[in-house]
Amino acid sequence: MIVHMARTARMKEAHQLSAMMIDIAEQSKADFAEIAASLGLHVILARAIALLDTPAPMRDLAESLACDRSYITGIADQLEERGLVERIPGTDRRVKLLQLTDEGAAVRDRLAESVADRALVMRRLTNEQRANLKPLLEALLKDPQDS
Amino acid sequence: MIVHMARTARMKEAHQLSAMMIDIAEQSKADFAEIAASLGLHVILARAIALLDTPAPMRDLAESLACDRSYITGIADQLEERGLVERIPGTDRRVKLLQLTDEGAAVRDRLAESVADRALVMRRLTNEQRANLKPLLEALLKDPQDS
DNA sequence: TATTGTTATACTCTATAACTATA
DNA sequence: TATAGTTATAGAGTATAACAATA
Repeated sequence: MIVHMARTARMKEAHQLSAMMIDIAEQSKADFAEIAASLGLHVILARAIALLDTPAPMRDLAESLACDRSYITGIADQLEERGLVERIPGTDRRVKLLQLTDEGAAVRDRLAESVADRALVMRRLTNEQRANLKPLLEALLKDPQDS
Repeated sequence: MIVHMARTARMKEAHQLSAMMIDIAEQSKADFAEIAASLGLHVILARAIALLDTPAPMRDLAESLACDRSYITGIADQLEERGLVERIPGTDRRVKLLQLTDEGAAVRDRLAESVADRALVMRRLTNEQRANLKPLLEALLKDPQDS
């Protein structure tokens, strides 16, 4: 009986903590979507811009955004239409690099500033709480040899 | 100059912590998707089952799953086809309640057990670390009068 | 032969609108 | 008149497959 209660408590704790982590992440993503929208961008475009600190092959962007190369073509098209990126040739002539224009770089900077201003972790935690949180998140992300 | 560096450090910290939270949540969702798949279920169906601890009107499920009532019809159809839920009439005769069958309740229990066994928070954190994490997550989820 | 980016197309998930039966 | 669930349809987001250019 006691054993069963312990198992139930464990199930409850697992569910509760996981659900909280997911809720917080969803909220963070919603905040980011709002920030992107305030700059006239969809999330995927804003994410692409945030990744283009330095010019990158479209294939690399596909990997970073975890989507297909064919989908990056459309993303690059939209960003180029808005004058936020340029396609520049790579040394390997199959490759095209995406490079932020000046306007694109300005958008990237505004994105980063807005995230810093509005991120939940900044608004709702003290410096000390953030310092406590970080190693816990690192432990959760550590990729051990576990199953 | 120092001011600018502080701003940059803050932007970096905001981005880093937010990205970690999102990564962890994505991983947790992927784990849940795997568990669901091992029971032959898509995520949305598994989530519905997990919510049906007690019979609930389809409208309530729509709210809990944050989707439209029309979409719940399809979810209920699939669960019913698999013999995991039954539609039972409510006292208000417009309402149909979804109730887990015995097999559905067994699936619900297996889901909860698998989550407890495999959740990142359980596998990668000690009891003490979980105890430290919880109040931080609560602070992040607290809904204050902030903008 | 393998890889990059492109194009055309198809698929998945979910919402909207119109409907019925109740209330 | 308003609400619960259903149906048919439409849209957003993304992938797959075939292709041209280059390696």
